[in-house]
Amino acid sequence: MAELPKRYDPNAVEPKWYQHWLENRDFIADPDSSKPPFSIVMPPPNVTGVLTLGHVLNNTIQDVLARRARMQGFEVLWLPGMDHAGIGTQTAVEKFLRRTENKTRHDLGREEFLRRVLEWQDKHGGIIIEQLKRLGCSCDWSRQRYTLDPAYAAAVQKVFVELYNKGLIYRGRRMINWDPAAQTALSDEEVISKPQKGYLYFVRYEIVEEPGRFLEVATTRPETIMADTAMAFHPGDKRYLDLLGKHAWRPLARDKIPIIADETIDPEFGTGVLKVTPAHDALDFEIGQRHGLPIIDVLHPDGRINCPAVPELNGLDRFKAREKAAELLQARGLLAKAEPYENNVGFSDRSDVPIEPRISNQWFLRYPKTKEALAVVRDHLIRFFPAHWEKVYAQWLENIRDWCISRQVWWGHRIPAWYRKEKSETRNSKSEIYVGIEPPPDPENWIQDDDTLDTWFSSWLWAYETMDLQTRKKFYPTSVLVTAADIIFFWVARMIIAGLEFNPGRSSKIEDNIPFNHVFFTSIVRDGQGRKMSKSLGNSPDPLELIDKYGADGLRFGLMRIAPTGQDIRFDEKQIEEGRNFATKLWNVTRFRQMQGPKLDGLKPSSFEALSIYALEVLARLNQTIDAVEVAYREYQFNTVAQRLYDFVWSDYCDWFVEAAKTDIFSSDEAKKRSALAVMDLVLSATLRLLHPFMPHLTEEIWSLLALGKGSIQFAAPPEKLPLDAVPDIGEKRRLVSAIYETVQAGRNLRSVSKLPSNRKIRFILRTNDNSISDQIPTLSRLLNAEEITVDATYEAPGGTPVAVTPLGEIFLAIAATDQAHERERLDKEIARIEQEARTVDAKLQNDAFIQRAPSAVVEDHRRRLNDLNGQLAKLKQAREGLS
RNA sequence: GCGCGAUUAGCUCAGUGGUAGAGCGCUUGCUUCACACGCAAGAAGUCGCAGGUUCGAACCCUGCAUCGCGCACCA
Repeated sequence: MAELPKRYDPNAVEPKWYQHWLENRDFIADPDSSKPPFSIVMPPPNVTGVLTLGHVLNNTIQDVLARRARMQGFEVLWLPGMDHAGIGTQTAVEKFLRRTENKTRHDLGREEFLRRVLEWQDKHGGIIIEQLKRLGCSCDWSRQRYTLDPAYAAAVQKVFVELYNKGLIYRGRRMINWDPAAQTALSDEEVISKPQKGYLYFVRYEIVEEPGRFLEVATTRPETIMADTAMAFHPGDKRYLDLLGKHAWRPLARDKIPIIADETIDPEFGTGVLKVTPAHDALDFEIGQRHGLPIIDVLHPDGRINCPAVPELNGLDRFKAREKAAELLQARGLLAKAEPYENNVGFSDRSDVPIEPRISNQWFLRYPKTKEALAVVRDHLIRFFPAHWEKVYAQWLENIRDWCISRQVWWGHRIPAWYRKEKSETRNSKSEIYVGIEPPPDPENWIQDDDTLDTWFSSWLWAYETMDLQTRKKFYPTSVLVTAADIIFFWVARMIIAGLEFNPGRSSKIEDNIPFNHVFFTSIVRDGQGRKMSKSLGNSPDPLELIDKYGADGLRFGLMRIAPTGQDIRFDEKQIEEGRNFATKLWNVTRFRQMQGPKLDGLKPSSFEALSIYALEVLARLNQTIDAVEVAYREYQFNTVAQRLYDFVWSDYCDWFVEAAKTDIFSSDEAKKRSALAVMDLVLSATLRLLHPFMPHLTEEIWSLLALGKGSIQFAAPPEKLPLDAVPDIGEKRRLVSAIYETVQAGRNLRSVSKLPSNRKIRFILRTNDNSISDQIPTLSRLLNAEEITVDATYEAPGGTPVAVTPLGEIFLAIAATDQAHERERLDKEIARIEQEARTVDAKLQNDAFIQRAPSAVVEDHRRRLNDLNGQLAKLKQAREGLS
């Protein structure tokens, strides 16, 4: 067997295996399989998106789950795909057009524009899919879906028509969130509020009926004064009661407007008077409706002022107009004052500009099945991990409002609605509407709605419209959804509603129609300062560069090890480096095994009792690791799984077992040697299988190099716990091992405090009555790098010999302490430390309440501990006396 | 205003009632025959604050503080 290189080269190994798996069709899901199903649908990334660390985390988790399920004997479907991202993609293309051709989409027209988007998509689309493959994702690529696939698009239309016919989708003229940059309506969820510094302007409105008397009103938006159609105060506000029914002069676009009273006004705010602007504020709109006020819209869709009556403002951008309006008022003596003010303003999630509340004709969905959606999560038909998201979910559903689903963009699913052509060419909500999957029979008399549907209106069908009927029968509901919590409303909640409303399951039972059984909410990856990763901050490392540097497995493992459940991750490249280092460690310990010859026949439980105590110890710890990993998986605690495996491999196996086993491996006793190597094979085989979901490429490479299994590790069953309880005296043996390991650490410490370099062979003396230890002296020597260890039950150390008390007895360094004062100090410290602890334990044991109330095992523990400490103390004090 | 998280070593974080832990960083020693992407040893923490429950609290309860997130308000 050729010797392996010192360094593992992931960039050579990883693509090789990925290609191999693809060629073997290992990721293809078979709906006819007799194996039990396990399925995940991938949250579809944007078609023109590129891989971010968030994607890496999210998809690694999905891959871990998919690969583990495959090993456990499930038929696995991990269904990948992409999202057309209506507004996002369209905005990108529009930007590009403006830059390169200085044209808008309207210059090109709908048909040509869509052609350009497709061009853009061909050029930039699907990159992320290749990147996911480089990460090692075991998706069934033969089933890759896209939200604009013809079949998928047809399903979206069908759902629209169905909901329309049920009366759940309607068209209405309502107050919506308008994004002046993207120039489209948005849903409430797409608006995020941010504190914004500005001014609170106090404007004077003269009373029509009482010239010279003014009504002062506080507003942040003087640029909308021209749209005021009333002044309002709280009906209980005595200050203004006498003005009720009178009128005020609107100071810009001067006109008479009524003074009214409305319960919703807060007398405490500002002057207690509100200027009512029904066209540009949601609350004002409601007040306007109640009082039958007219609606005056003074804004263009792009946010510029539309008010020819005030030429100074007309055509100005809304923020410029705000300043200008204040100036105008000031000049006319109508601005009492302007105070600096901070308030929350709704911003468009996508464009990052303040949204504009606006009256508009849009399509809305009245959510069906909200009670049922609440119930399935409350009753744990669907379980959330971590569970506290249940509350957030419930809060949203309980306060749910109709969903504005129409978008004034062209890229997306066009709304299947037509309006009868009218002489006036103007449409309103009362126009005759035709809604259907097919165009109306007399298309020449109808005009189709220009708008498209909110992208999420297609995503909410993703859990099942991505599957054909046969696939759905086997794999729906999906096992688990892995997603970031920031789309819990956008996507998770709506998918649940869709599942309950459209019943895509194999029966009408609720549990067959929910879209998934579990939802795991991943962490959000932040930078070292806790900021969200973003392109504009430039704080988002390129995962592909990280893969080049550390390997996909290193990146995966490093990230998974620091991803706590329910908390954000602070990203640090160091952690990825550790992942890479771990891969190298595993590689090297494999190399060591490979240098000792080929794989040996497996161990039988019946031969366990012949194993070395060190072998039994490492196998016992393997058992514990298997248990801990299983428990952690059950709660989706991937960081715990990764950490346990890391500790087991590095500490239990490499640092302790392998080093201890070298005594046998390098000995001339062929039986001992074979036994140690067989244990290594067993442990490596189990460890690789446990690690495979996290580090698929490396584990497959080693699996094949060491010929540990017949086929691919991908389908090897997870390791099972070994029946060690049947081994005679297992407890005794393990106690001996930990005593030996403790002695080793104590001896190494003596060496170190005595300033002896770790490569120098030195002599130790072990004072003990225990004769059985002599078998273990060679290993003890090796671990201590000792020239010789003398066991002497009656050893009398010369004064100043460095000593440590261990469970095996006392270990002495066979040299005179180079610095007696130093040695004295060391012993004094040690004695003081132990005395302190002994006092604490003793105090507890003196406490009657403790003796009576604490569990007897705990009390026993304390007694033993005190005994132990006193024993150590006596020995240390004896050594200390020799020094004085 | 309501709700949800968090607060433990210099940093990032484990730790759910019984002796405070890991990795990184730091200090020291080591190219010893798997690995310097390594080995060994070490220093370092009144577990945010104040009460309470308990024989016993980092852990359970109450309040507070600070940071973060969501919802509502946002004239």
